[in-house]
Amino acid sequence: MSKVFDALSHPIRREVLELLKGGGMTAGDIADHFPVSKPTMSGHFAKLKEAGLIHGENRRGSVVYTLNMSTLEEALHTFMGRMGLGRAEGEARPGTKPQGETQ
Amino acid sequence: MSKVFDALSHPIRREVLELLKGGGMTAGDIADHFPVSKPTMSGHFAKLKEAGLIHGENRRGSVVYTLNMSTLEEALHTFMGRMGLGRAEGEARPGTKPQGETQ
DNA sequence: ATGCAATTTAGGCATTTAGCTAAATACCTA
DNA sequence: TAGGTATTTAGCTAAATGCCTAAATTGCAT
Repeated sequence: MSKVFDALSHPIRREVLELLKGGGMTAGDIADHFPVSKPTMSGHFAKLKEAGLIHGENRRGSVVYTLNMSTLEEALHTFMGRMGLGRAEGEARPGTKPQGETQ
Repeated sequence: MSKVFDALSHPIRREVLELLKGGGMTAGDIADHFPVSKPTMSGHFAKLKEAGLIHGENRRGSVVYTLNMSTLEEALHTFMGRMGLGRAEGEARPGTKPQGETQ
């Protein structure tokens, strides 16, 4: 969960996720949307991958990144549940840890 | 928004927010829940304050921190809205959900 | 095998982070 | 006024971040 929030703490990385909502894109096409170098973008992709938020696949000399929405949903919903936010009352049962990764 | 996610990226800081769900607590009482020094905790409080997630008030020689839930809600809901996870007010209807629950 | 385009790795630099101990600054109370 | 408790600031180290340019890698097509 820490890695997800850490990945979300940079505006470029959040915008990458938004871009990928519309479907997979190559690293180069994503990078063209931002005013930083491609190596810098590669680092952002690595962080998003490490958090499990995107997934990269080699396709004809390019890498196509796709969004992994379930990781995002799981982290946000788990945390919101703990904070008593968002879902119905029966959701936020304290003591029920949805098994996972280091907090 | 970046500051909010950055604040949420450390487990101690997330737990501090959870603790404060139950009401205001002094810096010392909060610090006693964690295995790090008080100066280190002071740094975490500073980050949470900078993100607008908590607010500190001087009370008889102590500082009482209180949760600012609206900042948290606003950031999370804004981002979830952008990602198409937002769902407006009619969200909490049981039975309409596509299996996202943490059973 | 060569070359080209796309992407990542390497190395460098400035800044920030998370942690510590020790010291300074409140703030109450006697 | 002095003492004690609570909290923050100072000053440090080690590691991570975010950015860059230059070089290495990968994959496809000559």
